[in-house]
Amino acid sequence: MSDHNHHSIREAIRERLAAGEWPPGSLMPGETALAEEYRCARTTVNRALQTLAEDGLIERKRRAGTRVKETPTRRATFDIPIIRHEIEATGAKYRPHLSLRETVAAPDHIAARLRLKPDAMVLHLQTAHLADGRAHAFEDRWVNIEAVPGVIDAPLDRISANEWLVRHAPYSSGDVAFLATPAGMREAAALEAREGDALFTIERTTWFEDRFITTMRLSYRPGYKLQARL
Amino acid sequence: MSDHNHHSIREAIRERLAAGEWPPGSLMPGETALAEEYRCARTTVNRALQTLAEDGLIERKRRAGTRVKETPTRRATFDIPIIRHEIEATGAKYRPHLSLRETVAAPDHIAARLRLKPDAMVLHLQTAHLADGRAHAFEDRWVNIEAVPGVIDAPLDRISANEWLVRHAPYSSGDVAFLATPAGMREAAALEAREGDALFTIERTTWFEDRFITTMRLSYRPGYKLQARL
DNA sequence: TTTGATAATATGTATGCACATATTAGAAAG
DNA sequence: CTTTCTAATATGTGCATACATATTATCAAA
Repeated sequence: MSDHNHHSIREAIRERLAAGEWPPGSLMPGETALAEEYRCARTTVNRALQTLAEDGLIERKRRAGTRVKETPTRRATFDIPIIRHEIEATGAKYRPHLSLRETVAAPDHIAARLRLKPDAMVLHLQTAHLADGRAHAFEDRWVNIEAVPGVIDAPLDRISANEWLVRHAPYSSGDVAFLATPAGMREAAALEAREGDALFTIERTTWFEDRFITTMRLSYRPGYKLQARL
Repeated sequence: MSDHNHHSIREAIRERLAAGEWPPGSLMPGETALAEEYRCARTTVNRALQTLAEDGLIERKRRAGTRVKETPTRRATFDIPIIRHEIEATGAKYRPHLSLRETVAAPDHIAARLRLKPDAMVLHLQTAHLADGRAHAFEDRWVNIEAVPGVIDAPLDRISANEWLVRHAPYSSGDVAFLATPAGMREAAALEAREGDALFTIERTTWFEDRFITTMRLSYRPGYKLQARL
């Protein structure tokens, strides 16, 4: 109780939340009150509460105060793996195999996803990510050339598009989706799977400010699991 | 540059990182230097850098300084959805349908996952989560009775096991895995899918301190996507 | 009654300062 | 040359304070 660092205070409050001391949806004591209770500065309580808010347990609004969330969302943080690392971590040798590289007018669904003007040119890439020569994942990617002109000359046969982009295209935000897809002809061939096999797939689109950079779909070989801690 | 709040400073530094001003793996200027450059207090830079570290872009060590990560990890945060909410958010009516409830000696793979002594009793539940009567997801769950004795008398036909556990069993941590699984006979029947269809699946195990509480596998109907922001 | 200005208030954030703590470099001892 | 101790240093954190900002409550004017 007199232990006053933001970690311990955060954990103390977390336990009180779990114990149901303040019912879901209700207002909990203000920063000043808690600061007094824990005999620390308001700054410290502020920090603790901000973290709890990031964790999704409480909601805070100026003037309105801090509320316990009706349903404590569980927020899981994933380190989206860089494939090369994932592979090298198992001791295998990584090699990207670029099977398609074309510059084309964006098809409708891609133009929509990247918010491109009609007929804008995009770079279309298909890459098999190999671990010791065996397929680990298959990537289908579209890059907005206008946003990253340099990509045209990138040595994508040696470095994966992902890594090249990470190094050369700053990005502000993006979104990801996880889903399961049945293997199509291409994926089946690339991943030594049968058509229709259940593949774990990540879709990802990134942009910088209001400029869309790239969208891609990455399907892992059958049996792959993405793991995280809660 | 003279704009000095931790957000703008964080973004400014993020851009400089993306631009490659400090090569990956190298040491970047210390807090004091940056504070001087941005004409703000070291505290403010500290905050900015801490966030960037949480985002996985840099690594910080006392005395050693702040280093640019060799490979910037992309960290995605997911709100693991409470199924009832997910369904109610679409305007549909949620109903859990408990199709199996048995108390049995834990099979080996479950005993291993929950670190149970051999022949410990577990509660085995299978639930279809329905949206307006149509299947949304299928859940296969095992609960460690010893850790949550009250679960025996829980009205699991009215409230989902998940919600009951959230309210009655505090838990300290857990792990999750995302994967794709082919629909088995049970899933196919419950989800109006065909056997072998690709299903997005979440596996989750939670524990409190050193006591394992529950492990479950949740398969969503075909076509489901879990979305997040980077 | 409705609208709009105004005050009150809880959280958000910047700052200067002090001190804690981890880590490293370098000096001293063996 | 190796080990051990010590000092230097970059980050980590707490605190008091001041002010910013969003939101709500209150009350007066139309």
